[in-house]
Amino acid sequence: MPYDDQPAAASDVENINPPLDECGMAKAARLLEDRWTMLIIREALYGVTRFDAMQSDLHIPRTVLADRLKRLCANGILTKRDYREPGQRTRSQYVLTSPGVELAVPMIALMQWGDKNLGQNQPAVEIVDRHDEKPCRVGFINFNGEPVNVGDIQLKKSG
Amino acid sequence: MPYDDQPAAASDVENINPPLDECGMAKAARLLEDRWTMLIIREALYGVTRFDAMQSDLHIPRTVLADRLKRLCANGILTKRDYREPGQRTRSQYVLTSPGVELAVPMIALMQWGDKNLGQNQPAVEIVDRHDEKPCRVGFINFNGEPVNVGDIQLKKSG
DNA sequence: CAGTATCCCAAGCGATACTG
DNA sequence: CAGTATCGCTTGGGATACTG
Repeated sequence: MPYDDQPAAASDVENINPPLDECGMAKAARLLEDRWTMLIIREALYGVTRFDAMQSDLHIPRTVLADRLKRLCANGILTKRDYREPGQRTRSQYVLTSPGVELAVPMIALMQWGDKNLGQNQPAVEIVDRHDEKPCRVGFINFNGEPVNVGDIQLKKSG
Repeated sequence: MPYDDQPAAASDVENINPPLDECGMAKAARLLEDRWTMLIIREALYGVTRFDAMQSDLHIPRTVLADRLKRLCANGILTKRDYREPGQRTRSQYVLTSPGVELAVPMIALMQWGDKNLGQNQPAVEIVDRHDEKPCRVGFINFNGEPVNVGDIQLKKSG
């Protein structure tokens, strides 16, 4: 693996010992803690909306896919809608809700992190600003809209 | 839940159907696909480094914690080191490697997303720039170092 | 195309107890 | 403090087959 394993700076942060159990990450973790959910969300971000398309992309058992789609709908990440193109029969599709779309931030961040740190693979997709088609990355942004390095961020107990 | 479930824009992205199986997210997903790993990483980001501290924070079975720490070390996210403060006995600690620290980007993104979208909870921790103590968020940044809205990003098949 | 109904198996989880 | 050794149990995963 293409990195050194030297310990790095951010662990000098003192143990702030916050109410660990129920921060948003804990809830998000519970939502994503299985083998397929993140990949289904990835499909949705890619613009795949149909059951069978997801099924054959992922090679996921139909029973499992049905179950996960239900969970994601129940949690407000996806909505199911039936639609009919003129002259066609009715089809179903799963589309991201507004919170679902915002999941692009952590998901793409994870993708970029994995591309960089988990085995050498060139990115399968490029992330661009749709206006100028120039590449984007995910990172920290301060209150002035300026980028901040990971090493410069700090976690503070709030309240 | 505090959001509408109206379908949102990003699903107009056409199905770009990339080599789905092995993007970085797929690998990251496999790394994180269990009930505890993300929470352990959260502990590490909080600055918790000792086995027993993690154990009692998370109420995780010792066997499981031991196993997950091994996996995270094997995957270059954590390193184990023994240290001894003057006059004390030897202790062990797990500290983030450089790739581990970079995981802060997706993990904090997930935390902020969860805080906002999964039940109403005020954030347990604040994320600040350590220089000015002003809050930061995670988001997309273009090649000029300017923020880009989620709705403006686009996934393009690369190569 | 979009699912549901079964059924079986393995992995993961968690409790308890023990060791260096 | 920092783990390992067992062990039972539950849950989730996956194959197969069927329905609207």
